[in-house]
Amino acid sequence: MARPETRRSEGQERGAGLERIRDAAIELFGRHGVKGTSLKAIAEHAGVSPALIVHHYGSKDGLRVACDQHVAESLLAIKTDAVRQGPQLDPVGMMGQLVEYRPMMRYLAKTLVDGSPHVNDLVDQIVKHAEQYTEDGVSAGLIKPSAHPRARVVVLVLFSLGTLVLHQHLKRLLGVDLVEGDGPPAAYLQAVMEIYSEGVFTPGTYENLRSYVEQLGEESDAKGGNDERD
Amino acid sequence: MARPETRRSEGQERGAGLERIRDAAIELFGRHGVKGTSLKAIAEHAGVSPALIVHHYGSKDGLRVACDQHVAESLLAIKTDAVRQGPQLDPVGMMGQLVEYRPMMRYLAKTLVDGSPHVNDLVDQIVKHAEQYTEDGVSAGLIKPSAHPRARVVVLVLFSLGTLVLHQHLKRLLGVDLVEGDGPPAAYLQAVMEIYSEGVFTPGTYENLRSYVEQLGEESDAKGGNDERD
DNA sequence: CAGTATGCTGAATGGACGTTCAGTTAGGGG
DNA sequence: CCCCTAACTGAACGTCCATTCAGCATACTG
Repeated sequence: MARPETRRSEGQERGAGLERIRDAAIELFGRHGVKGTSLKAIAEHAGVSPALIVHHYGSKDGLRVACDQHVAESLLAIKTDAVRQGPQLDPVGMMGQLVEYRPMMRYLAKTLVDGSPHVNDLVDQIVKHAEQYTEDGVSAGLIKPSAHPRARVVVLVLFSLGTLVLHQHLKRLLGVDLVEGDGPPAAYLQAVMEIYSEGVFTPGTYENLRSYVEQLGEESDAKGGNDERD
Repeated sequence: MARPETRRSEGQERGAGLERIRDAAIELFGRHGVKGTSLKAIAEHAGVSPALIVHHYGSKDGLRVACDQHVAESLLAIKTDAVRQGPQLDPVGMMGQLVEYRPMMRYLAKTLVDGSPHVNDLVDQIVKHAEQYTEDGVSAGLIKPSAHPRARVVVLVLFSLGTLVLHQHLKRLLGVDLVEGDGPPAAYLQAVMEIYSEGVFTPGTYENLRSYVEQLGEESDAKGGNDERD
C-alpha cells in the first residue's frame, strides 16, 4: 500500500472509537446475543480492529459491562426524565417506539435473561420508579389500591418486561412489534388496557379463588421462606 | 426389555445413551443456554463421549432440535392432559412446581428468547389451548368476555411466559421462585389474581384511557405513516 | 461360529475466538 | 523540533469447540 494522506477509507475519524465501538456492541449484542457476537463482528461494524476493542475495554466482558452501564443509564434517564408518552399505559412497551432507543430495547430484551448486575440494577430502579408512580396514581384515584402493593408492582413490571423479552412471539402471534414497529402497538395496548381496566375474572370467580389463594399465603407464611425486601 | 448385566466403569449401562444425552442437554442448555454449553460438558454430564452425541444426533444443532421437540411434546402432553392444579390461575407459572418438569421449564425460559420453530409451535399451541380454555371460562361465567379475545389471550399467555423467562428477577424482587421453589409461588399468585380479578385502573381512568386507546386503533387501521408525538 | 450391525471411544482436524504484542501513525505541548 | 502519549493495527498465540475418523467391544442374526 502506498502512503495515503488520510488512511481512513471513508469518513472515519481518529478518536471516534469509544462510543462507536460501544454502540456497535449494543447493536450486535442486542441482535445476536452476547455469546453469539464476536469481537471481530463488532470491530467490523464499528470500522476498527478487534485489538482496539480490547485496548479500550480490556476484554469482551469489559465491553459488555460498559454496554450494560450505558443502556441502564440511558434508559433510566429518559424514564426519569418525563412522561413523554401521554398516558403511560405500559412504559416499557411504549418505549420501543422511540426510534433512538430501539437498539437499547433489543439489548435489554436479550440481556434481561442472562442477568448482569447492572441490568439487575436497572430493573430494580424501574420497579422503584413504578412503585412511586403507582402510589401517586392511587392517591390521585387513577389506580386501585392493592392488598399487596409491592408484589403488584413487581408483577406488573415483569409483565411489561416479559412481553418485551418475548416481542418476537408477540409479533408472530398478534402482528404487533414492540421494538421495530413504526407506530404504537395498538392491538397490544388495547388488550393490556382491557385487562388492567376490567380485569379478567368475573366477581364470582374472584370470591372462589380468594379463599384458595389466601390459603396459599398462609402456607408459605408458615414455612417462613419469604423475605421482605428493602 | 431385559437388559444384560454388562458392567461399565461406574454404573453406566450400554444403550441408555440417547435419552440420557438428551436429558443432560436439556439440563445444561436450560442452565447455561445453548451457546454457553459445549458438547463436552453435555457428554460429561451424561457419562459418554462427545463423539457419541454427534453419532446419535448428527450435530449440536440436531441435538438442540431434539431437545426442542421433546420439551414441546412433554409440556404439551401434561397441559392437554388434565387440570392437575386445582384452579389453573396461571398454568405456566404453576407448572414449574411439578418437580419432574423443572429442567424443561428452565430450558423453556432460556430458549423462548432465541426462537426455534419447535418452541414457536409450542407457544402457538399453548395460546390455542388457552383460547379454548378461556372461551369455556367465558361460557361458564368465570371469565369476562373481551372486546379483543384473541389479543387478550395472547397477552395473558405472554405475561405468564414472560414472568417465567424473567423468573430470576421475580426471585430477586419478590423472593418467589417459579422454577426452583418448593411450594406454590404464593406472593406471585396473589398479585396476579388481584390484577386479574379487580383490575388495576379505576373505572374513571378506564373511561379516560378508552378514547386514547381507541384512537390508537383507528390510527393503525388507517395507517397514515409518521406520527410525531411530544 | 462367522458376520454384521450398533454403541461407543480416543485421537486428530480445522476453524473461530479472545487476547497479546510489537510496532506504526497522529497530535499536542514543551 | 522532539518527545510523549494515545489511538490504532496486523500478525501471532493458545485455547476451546464441533466435527470426523478409524477402530474396539458388545450384542444380534443366521
